[in-house]
Amino acid sequence: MTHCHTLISSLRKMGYRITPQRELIIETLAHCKGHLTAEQILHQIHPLAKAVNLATVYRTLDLLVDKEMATRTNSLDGTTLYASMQHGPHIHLICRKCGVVTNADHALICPLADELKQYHQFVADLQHITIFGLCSQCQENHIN
Amino acid sequence: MTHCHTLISSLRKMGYRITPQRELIIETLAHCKGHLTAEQILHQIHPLAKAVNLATVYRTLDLLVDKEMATRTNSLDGTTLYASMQHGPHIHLICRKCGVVTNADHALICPLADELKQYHQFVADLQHITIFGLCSQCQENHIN
DNA sequence: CTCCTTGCAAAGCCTTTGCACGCTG
DNA sequence: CAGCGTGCAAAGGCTTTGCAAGGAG
Repeated sequence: MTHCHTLISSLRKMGYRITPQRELIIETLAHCKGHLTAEQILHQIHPLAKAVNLATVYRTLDLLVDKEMATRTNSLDGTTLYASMQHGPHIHLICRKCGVVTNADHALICPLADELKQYHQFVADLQHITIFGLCSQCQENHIN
Repeated sequence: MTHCHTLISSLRKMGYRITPQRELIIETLAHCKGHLTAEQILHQIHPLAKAVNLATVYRTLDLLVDKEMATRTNSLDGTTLYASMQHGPHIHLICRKCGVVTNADHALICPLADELKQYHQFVADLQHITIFGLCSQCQENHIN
């Protein structure tokens, strides 16, 4: 059973209706390795089914985020990015120059999370850490 | 010489004109410990000088961010926050429940930054790390 | 005296909302 | 069939932009 089917049946069990639109949106998000904007999701769907509305994409994404089946992040430039939860916790490395998003293993952040807990009584949201900086490409070109 | 005067004379040296508006905006940002939205800056200025326009605030903040005298962050809910660079690098801990922003010593993040550099060739922007999670208050109330 | 900055208002962008129709369960 | 979910269009925030007037250097 693929990940998107898990999500879909979870929703169904919760009493939500599974419409073709919701299926498409969930599939798109679940099959994408990285992060997508609402509009990118719409564009990926479009060739397959011309009849999905942006408002529906937003509404479905809201639902998924609410049910903790997806995450919502704000990128460098304020764009809102969505990702399915399937890949487990990880760190997003966003290049402030070219905007590329890389994922790093979340194990790297565990020591930090422990210290934040210990010294600041702060429980970090490990699912969802974003760090800005410069990717290797942009360092070489030092176009900054 | 206070921090905001340093900023102002730097700008002047770069050939930018120092207007009363720019002074007020820079002072407000430099004297604020935390992070402010463009509108909050406007409101803090307003009682003193009734004649500053929101557009001017945005333009000045753009300039400061461009000159690396301030940082721009996106908060939980997508609001854009600005902070002066004066306080040196630190970690922002933002509570996803109550929105409170705490600062943590950036030394905590150095090991992580080293690893990102080593394993991902990624130079993290230490000035500007944001981590979401739950503050101690909200954990107790576990209202989530 | 030049031309950078400002204020104002309008435009832009992304996201949300109201409403009637359609489709899921 | 009941009522949730959709499309459409309009409204809503926040931010940016064009333009003429004003002020810094």
